[in-house]
Amino acid sequence: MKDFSSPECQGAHRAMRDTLDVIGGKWKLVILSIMLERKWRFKELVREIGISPRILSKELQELEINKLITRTVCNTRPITVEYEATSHSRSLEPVIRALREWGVAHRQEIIGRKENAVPQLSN
Amino acid sequence: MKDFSSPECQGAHRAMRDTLDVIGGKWKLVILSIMLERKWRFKELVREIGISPRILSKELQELEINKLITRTVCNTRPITVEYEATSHSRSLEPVIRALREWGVAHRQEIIGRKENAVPQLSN
DNA sequence: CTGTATCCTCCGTGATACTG
DNA sequence: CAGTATCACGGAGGATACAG
Repeated sequence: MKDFSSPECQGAHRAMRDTLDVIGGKWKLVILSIMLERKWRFKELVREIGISPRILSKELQELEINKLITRTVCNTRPITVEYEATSHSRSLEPVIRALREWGVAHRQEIIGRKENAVPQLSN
Repeated sequence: MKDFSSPECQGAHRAMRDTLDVIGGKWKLVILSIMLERKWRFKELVREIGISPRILSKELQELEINKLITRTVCNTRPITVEYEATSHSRSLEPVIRALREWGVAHRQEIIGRKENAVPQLSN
């Protein structure tokens, strides 16, 4: 349990920490980013993002717990599942769009137009 | 080196990945968030954030490499160092503010007003 | 197709002590 | 004060196979 009475939680960054607890990590914003586009099926996400099924499953569960996506099982053969953004996650849409645009701007800021030559953007 | 020709980098989320490579992780946005307020000294940040010196040092170096903060050594005895946000990082200010506000809103969305009772916000 | 189980690796993080 | 060195650890993330 987070200790809300601890000194570091009294400052202006408590809310930021809360946010990062929910949408932080390597994948959540990437998932939400493309999830805002349309409905997706599990395997579509695996392929589109390039993520392992295990990790994706875990991430989706956590997003669903926080009411950022919905999971809908369809009556098909075989069973298919649709994941979709909620209105709550759509409240993040301007932020996500801004973060994407900033990524593009940063690439210009740091490297000029020299694509594919940025140590800071390496994996 | 990131493989920009790989399939998962052709989609709409490449820019988001780039952004997360720079300001992702556990600390960067928290640091930038309070860094936008004013100048800070090293130890001030350690205390304010509740982060170990080693980690803070590493984070600050990475932020400086990406031109998000400046590091200024002052001619004092003993030496002091001031860290300050750059204009480049100030371009993130609206986003950071939005993320903070979203953290507050999310707390309400998920838990109502029941403070200190959120499994999803635990450490 | 939609996941879960299992195993494993490595990086991020922390504590502490220490140097300049 | 501003860091760095060293040691240690847990957990996030990945690969693969498999189950329903």
